[in-house]
Amino acid sequence: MLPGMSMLAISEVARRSGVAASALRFYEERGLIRSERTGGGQRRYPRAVLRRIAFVVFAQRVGFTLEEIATELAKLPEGRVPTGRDWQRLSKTWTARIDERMAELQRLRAGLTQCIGCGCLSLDRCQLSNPGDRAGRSGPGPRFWVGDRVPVTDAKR
Amino acid sequence: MLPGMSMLAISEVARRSGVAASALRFYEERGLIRSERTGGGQRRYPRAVLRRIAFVVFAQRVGFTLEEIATELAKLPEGRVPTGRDWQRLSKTWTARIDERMAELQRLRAGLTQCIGCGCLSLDRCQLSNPGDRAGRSGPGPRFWVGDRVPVTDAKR
DNA sequence: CTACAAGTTCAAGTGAACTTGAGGTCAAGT
DNA sequence: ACTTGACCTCAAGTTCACTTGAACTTGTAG
Repeated sequence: MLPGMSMLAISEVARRSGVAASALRFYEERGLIRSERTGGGQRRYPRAVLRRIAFVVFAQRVGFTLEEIATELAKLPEGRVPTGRDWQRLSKTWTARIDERMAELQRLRAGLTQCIGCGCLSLDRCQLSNPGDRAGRSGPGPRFWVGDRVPVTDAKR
Repeated sequence: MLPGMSMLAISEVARRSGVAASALRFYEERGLIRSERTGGGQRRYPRAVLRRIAFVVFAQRVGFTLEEIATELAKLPEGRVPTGRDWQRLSKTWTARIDERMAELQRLRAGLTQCIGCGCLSLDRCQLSNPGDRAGRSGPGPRFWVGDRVPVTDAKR
């Protein structure tokens, strides 16, 4: 049965990635990773899954949702093991998004010292708090999600 | 009409701040803002509440929880209206936090291009993906929360 | 004085990202 | 063969930051 064969059990993947086994099952359910199964139905992962998980963890730290990450990961080739170039292509998109996020933080930082610090801040006048994005999301759920935009509900009139 | 005419109703505060009235009530429940009441029990806010709300919104964009923000806001003087200097003192603390967050993003950015892009990333070896204790936290709830705190090394006096 | 928009409380729902628990199965060592 | 621990599924629970709805009260314009 060619044991060893570099297929990893879930606990091994959990140990190596630092992501809980329950989270790995959850990621699989959400289509972020995939696994093969033994005859008895247990998950076995190829070593390459570790890089995929690494990407998920990175992307989360940057502030994106699992859904967004899943969308990005779906761009990786289905049939074959992704190459360095495949990853590089993904990385480029995400580098741009990180830069955006950093730019926003810089705006916030400026606003904090110049705007709140000095006392001019009033939110209905200060542009810094209101970076011209689309109007507030509809539907339930948190609106000020870290990666989200400030809802601009017609604060001017 | 009456002497307290500079007090704002909740809908007015909502309109000016861009934060929903329900959220304002929620913030009050969590001790982030306060209000006075009319004889009939309706909320009336002093204009100064707008700056407080602005701070909450800013801080959330930076990625901190309401509880953390409440703790920070508790440092403002209770009895009097906070001065520019009071805000400036708070701003300093938070500027430092923003800088930390940006530094982390920079690390992630580097990791994305150098580490995932080139293929060396394996999570059990790469330090970039594991800034501290992330594999070891216990307890319920999401562990890799976006706004999750990086161990704060109180670099500034 | 009355109509009604705007306000109130309280309970329950929402969505994201998981975790926990129950109840059972699989695989590896002795 | 047996035992033990790792694994399975599925349902329900948890945290955060709110929103929504029901049922009721206030405040103000006409």
